[in-house]
Amino acid sequence: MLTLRQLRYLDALAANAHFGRAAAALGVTQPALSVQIRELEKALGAPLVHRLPGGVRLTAVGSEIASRAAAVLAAVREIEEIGHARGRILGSRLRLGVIPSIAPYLLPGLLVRIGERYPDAAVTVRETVTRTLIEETAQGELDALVASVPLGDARFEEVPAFKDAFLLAVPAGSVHATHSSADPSQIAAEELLLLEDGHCLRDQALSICRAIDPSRLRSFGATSLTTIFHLVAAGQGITLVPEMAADVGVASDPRLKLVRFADPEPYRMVGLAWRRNSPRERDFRALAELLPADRQ
Amino acid sequence: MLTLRQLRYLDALAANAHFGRAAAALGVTQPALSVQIRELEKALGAPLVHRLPGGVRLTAVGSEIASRAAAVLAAVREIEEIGHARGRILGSRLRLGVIPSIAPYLLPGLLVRIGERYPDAAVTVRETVTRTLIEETAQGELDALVASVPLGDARFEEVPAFKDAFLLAVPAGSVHATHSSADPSQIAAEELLLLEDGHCLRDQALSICRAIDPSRLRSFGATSLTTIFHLVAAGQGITLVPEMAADVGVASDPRLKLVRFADPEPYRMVGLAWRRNSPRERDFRALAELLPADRQ
DNA sequence: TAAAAATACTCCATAGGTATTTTAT
DNA sequence: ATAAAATACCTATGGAGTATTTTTA
Repeated sequence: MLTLRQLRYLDALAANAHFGRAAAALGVTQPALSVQIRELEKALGAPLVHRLPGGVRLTAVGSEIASRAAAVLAAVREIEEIGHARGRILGSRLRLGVIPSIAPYLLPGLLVRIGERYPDAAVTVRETVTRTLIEETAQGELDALVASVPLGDARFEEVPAFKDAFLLAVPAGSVHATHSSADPSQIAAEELLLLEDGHCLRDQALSICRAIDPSRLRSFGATSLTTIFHLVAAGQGITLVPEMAADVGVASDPRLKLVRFADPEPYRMVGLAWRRNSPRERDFRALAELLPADRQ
Repeated sequence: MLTLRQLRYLDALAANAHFGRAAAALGVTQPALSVQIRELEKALGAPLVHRLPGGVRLTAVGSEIASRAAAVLAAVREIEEIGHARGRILGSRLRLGVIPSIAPYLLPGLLVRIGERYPDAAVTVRETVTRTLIEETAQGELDALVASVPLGDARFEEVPAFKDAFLLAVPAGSVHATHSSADPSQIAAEELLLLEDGHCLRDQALSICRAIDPSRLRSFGATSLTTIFHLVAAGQGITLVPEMAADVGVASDPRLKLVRFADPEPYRMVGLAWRRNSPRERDFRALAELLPADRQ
């Protein structure tokens, strides 16, 4: 069976045209090289070099094989280089999932910070809902995810990063817009607009407005915050919106007004999560350091 | 220092996704494989697989390295072949890929001729679409392929063998069936049935019917010629069919009629192709001699 | 808790070193 | 005759096998 050692030795022999010098270049003795070359010739069934006094000359077959060996060795060297890059933090591509209500706010700054701190880092981003992110990360299709934590899934390890306050988005002309601060208990089920079932924002909003009986909500379940914003702007109701999503998608619409809640202000915690015992935990913790953090 | 053994083991592990099965495939014990993979991970400085109960899954790095390893192993296999089959033509097993629209017509005769001329030759055949054949040949999983040439891929060397004329397949009762010869410019986009996008027959048919705007085709894209034949037989449209595929799959259906095109009759060139610099070029040229040839 | 991978340890094959012989011109 | 490669022989490394323990969802 062919070995890389044999190809490395042939490569050196081809370069030096002399067993003794090639052996020296390889840091082995001449007999060691001779034996390996003879093994290679036996394995291939053909002489690779003409032995001449004064040195060696490649045969036609030997020349062909030496050039192929050089290509193989180059490919192997590339493999080794991939490995070396891995010693560094974020040395290999990291596939990161982010939920849609966080992504547009988080990513511009995060990607810049990653680029500054780890110039060689390569990060791929996928944006979808928490449930999908969890599945894909569990399957190994993603390396880590940014979402509202805790996920409540024992397979995952989490690092909380920062709070994202909930605001009340109301039509500019409504009675809600006249208050300086909002109160969850004053929200009526009939006017509350939420995302469709299974979406984490829906569950978070309901846990904040505990007084609301979910069965009394409008059956309407939007699939995107943008849809809800337009409904609110059109006076169809009100909604709870995370501050960072509001900054990106709502603040500029004059038909909408954002009202902060009175203390204690409701919020969700945003954090980084990954499969427990993932070999890249060091990468993930380094990445978590680059997330926006609460000033506490 | 990296060894070929480690790459061979990683390759098997990637293919089997399970230490035990991969070890069995390699003919070694599971601990032997475990140790080598661990050595490789140590040498590269990164985990290559996630160890899970039920098997293993390649990490991102592992996947990258496994694919490079496969390329290295293919190159090494070529080096070994230079030795083995040297001297005898077709002295070692040849893995040949053939596209489906050629295979049933070509293979019976070809395999007989190979057996007569080179009684010791062993040929394995794989039948699939051009794109897959190209990938597998580039990867070293196949030695050569028979398809419509030119492939337009600089990595391949080609020998054209024979022309395969295109015929028009029409429903027996249609107006087309009354003509003694067909004219590509008289084919309407609305009635032309083609295979799905990416299939070479589709592209060939479109290049023959240049007047047709592809966007006006029915969005329908069948996955097999058989499906299209049945649609034509049912009066749903017409199609272009290579003569050899027609001989095998259409000629016997009374609901179909085949009409030859007027001169210059459109055709595709069928040929043999292999990876440039393959050590078995002599074998391939010998094989090409056994393909049906145009009488010119 | 059960399947799967890692570890421990023993043995043998193989690579490499030193000393010496053979080869080719 | 002489440089150079091959061979002989010994040692050390490392790969593989068996038995067992550890790991993980």
